[in-house]
Amino acid sequence: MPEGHSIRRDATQAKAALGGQVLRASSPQGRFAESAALLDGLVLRATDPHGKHLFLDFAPTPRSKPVRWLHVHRGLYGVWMLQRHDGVEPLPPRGAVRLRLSSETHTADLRGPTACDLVTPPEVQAIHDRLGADPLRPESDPERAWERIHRSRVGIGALLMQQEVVAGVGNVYRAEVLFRARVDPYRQGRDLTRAEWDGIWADLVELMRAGVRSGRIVTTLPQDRERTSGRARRVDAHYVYRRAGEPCRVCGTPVRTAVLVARNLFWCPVCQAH
DNA sequence: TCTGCATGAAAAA
DNA sequence: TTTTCCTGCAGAG
Repeated sequence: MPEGHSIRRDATQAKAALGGQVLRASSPQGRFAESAALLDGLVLRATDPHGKHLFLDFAPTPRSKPVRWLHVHRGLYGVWMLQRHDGVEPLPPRGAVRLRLSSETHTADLRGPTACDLVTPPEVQAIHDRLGADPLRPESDPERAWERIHRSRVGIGALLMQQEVVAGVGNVYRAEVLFRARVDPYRQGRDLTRAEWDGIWADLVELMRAGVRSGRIVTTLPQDRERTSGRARRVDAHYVYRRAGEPCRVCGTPVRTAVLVARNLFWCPVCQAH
């Protein structure tokens, strides 16, 4: 599920599997063929995730092609498929593979991304500048987001989805962090207290770091995970996300849902009364 | 096995 | 406001 934590994992895995080696690049699907040809033979120097955007920094080789950045945004469906083949031929592409990057040992296939472009350093910078504070970037400053939020008449549930305000939060983290803070998603940004925002930010940092470690979004506290008695070992990972009509894990009130900014919002009308 | 919905965001209309 | 990426998965059967 590509919220910010997933992209950070992509960055780490791509660097580990492909970094520092001369890569082969191709576009089995064809739509990225020209650009892939420009990447072919370059070395992946670094990966840099910011919010839901991933930047891959390719160094020139002695054959002197210009330095290039690859910009990837997975969007809703996009996914990296990584295989290790250790010198043996990699398995053929499955599905519509926009970009295949191979080292001697690993192959990464990118399918279904919203964005996969070669960009110049100024273009990379423009995207960084446009994005808001990312809870997963150590240098991120929640003050910047607060400046936007505390004078906005837009609801906090909508503000959290704006990547220029907070980068990397998606629909799951939005719903869950507001539940954990007991804040009504429709409350205007300017009606949030500073303490509430600080709490939400700190919680995002904690939740998303946990997401990076585990690869999934789990926001429930152990005491709120009680399920029926028996087996059904499905972990109750969320308080409200995708639980419309089901009882709130804390107060039992049916979870409500509504469309907000073209996304399904979920909240408990009692726990998040204001 | 089939169907419909889902984490996002840019471009088109 | 609608379309586009066109995958993964849960739930139905």
